[in-house]
Formats: sequence, C-alpha cells, structure tokens
Amino acid sequence: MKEILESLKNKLSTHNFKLTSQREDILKILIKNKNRHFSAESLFAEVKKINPDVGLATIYRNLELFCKLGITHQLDFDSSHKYYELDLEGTHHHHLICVNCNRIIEFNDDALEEFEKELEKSYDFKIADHKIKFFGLCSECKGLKD
Amino acid sequence: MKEILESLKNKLSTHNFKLTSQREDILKILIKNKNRHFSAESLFAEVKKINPDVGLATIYRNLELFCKLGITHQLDFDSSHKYYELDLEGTHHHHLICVNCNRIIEFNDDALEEFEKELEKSYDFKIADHKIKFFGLCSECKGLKD
DNA sequence: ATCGATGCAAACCTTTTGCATGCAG
DNA sequence: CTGCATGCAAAAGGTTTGCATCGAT
Repeated sequence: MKEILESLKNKLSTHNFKLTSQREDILKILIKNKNRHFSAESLFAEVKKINPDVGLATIYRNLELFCKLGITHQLDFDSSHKYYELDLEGTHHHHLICVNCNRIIEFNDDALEEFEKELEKSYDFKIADHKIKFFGLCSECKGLKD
Repeated sequence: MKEILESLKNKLSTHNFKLTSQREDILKILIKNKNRHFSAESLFAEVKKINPDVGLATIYRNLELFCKLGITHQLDFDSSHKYYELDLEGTHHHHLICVNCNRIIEFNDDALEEFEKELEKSYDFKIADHKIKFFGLCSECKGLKD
C-alpha cells in the first residue's frame, strides 16, 4: 500500500510535477479503493472527506494528468460520465456488468489472445489495445429472475 | 432498401407512434448510411439536407425512441458524445478502431461464443450482451508507421 | 377534434478554462 | 523567488425539458 503511493509519487516527480497535498490525497483514495470505478464527482466526494478545501477542477485536472502518466485510465461504461480506475501493473482486466444490480465483476483476458491473433490476420490490423464489456445477470440476480 | 423503411415504419405504427415526416426522414438517412455511426449532431446535419426545418430536439427525442424500439442502438466510443447505429437483424458486430486515422472496421463475433461460454461457467454469470472494441493500426496506417 | 410530436429556447449536467492567489521546488 | 498548481466562478459543449403550436389519426 505504502509502496504503491511512493512509486506513484515518484512517477510524478520524475516527470517534474509537483507533489501537492491534493495530488497525494487523490492518490491515497485511488489506492485505498483499487477496484472501484470513480467518476470525477465521486472521487471529489471522497477526497473532500480528507481535505474539505479541495476543488472539483483539481480533481478533473489531475485525473487528466494521471491518465497521461499511466497512473489511471478512463473507462466508458456510459457516455454521459467519464469513469476512472487506478492502472496498476498486472491488473489488465475487463468487466462483467450485471444489468439488474449494476455489480461489476472483473476478469482477466488470457483466453482472448488467440482470438485477437486471428482478427489481426483476417483484417490486416495491428491490435494495440481493447475494451471489452459483457452485460448480463450475475449469480445472485440470475436466481431472482428464475 | 424500400422494404426496410416499410418495416421500420410498421414497427412505429404497431406501437402507436405517429408516422411524422421527421421520423421518416431520420429513418431514411439511417438506412441510406447503414454502416455509419451517427452522433445526434451529424444525423441532424444530414436530416437538415432533406428537411431544413427539423429541430435538434426532434433528433434526440427520436433517437431515444428508436433505441427503445430496437430500431437503433447506442455506442460508446468516447464518453463525451453519444453515437448511434441502425440495428438491423443479422448485423451484430464489433469494431476495430484505428488510433491513427480513426477508421472503424466492423467484424463479426462467431469466434467469440466459445469464450463467452467459458466466462459464464467461471463466473456463474449469464451473459446477455457484450460490447467489444479493439484499438490499433489499420492496414494503411501500419505501413506508414513502419 | 384530440393528443402526441415538433421547434424553439431555456435549463441542465458534466467537463473545461481564465484568472488571481498559493505553495512546492 | 519563480512558475506550476489550486480554488473559484464563468464558459463551454452536449443533452434534456417546458411550452405553445402543429399535424397525424
């Protein structure tokens, strides 16, 4: 935990960005909630609990900065809000989204690689990244709908 | 072409929605550009060429209606605009998006079914739908980057 | 004739930006 | 000290809504 924060702070100073208390507070919240998907607004609410004086614009500006530095990345579950997620190594994953309770389950994509290779051949396309979401009913909601 | 329009108009009247000239104009544009992805604004521009008096609010209201009726569906390529696409049977597909020239190539997903079945087993999740996008370089841009 | 559909403009919501002040380096 | 970062408020951009009018049934 501590060492994640240190390495991210390090990434900031390496790129000559200042280590402000706001940036540290935002990083702390992101790290503490590794697998949560934050909107700017919801992150703002969390950071305010630590530092009531933070401004929403600071959240937006730093989320943009963090995405550029690869500290976070942007998700697009819906097209009226932007969502962000901490981008730790070895956590590349995708989402199963329950359409009933909105729970989001993450999964890895090892099995996808083969499919990608075939796609690249068929369409003469070099794949660099992907975004994959499955929608349906999670184990609990499946039961309820029977 | 003609018969697609008729069947969609039929879907409207079946559900007791009125066949206004605006709705017909919107459908005509969508059908004529089957494989284009429209923002409300770009669809508005096209419809205006046929009917200069149409209002943007009408475009929004009807795109929402058409999505409810399954005539169109919403895409989320980026989270600051909503994009829409005609939803014809047998055209379920996904997208290869070139990060260099923004070209969008569509592909079918037959090979994906097996992967889905495994996911359902592993996570005890009933998959109903999916959204899949691959990002990379298309055949032309691949060459340029060599 | 009725009530849903439309056009316009205003409202809304999320995100971005300008500017004066604050603070890390 | 210097210039980047911040907070605030205003602006921007996309979408939705209220209201009077229009027009399909």
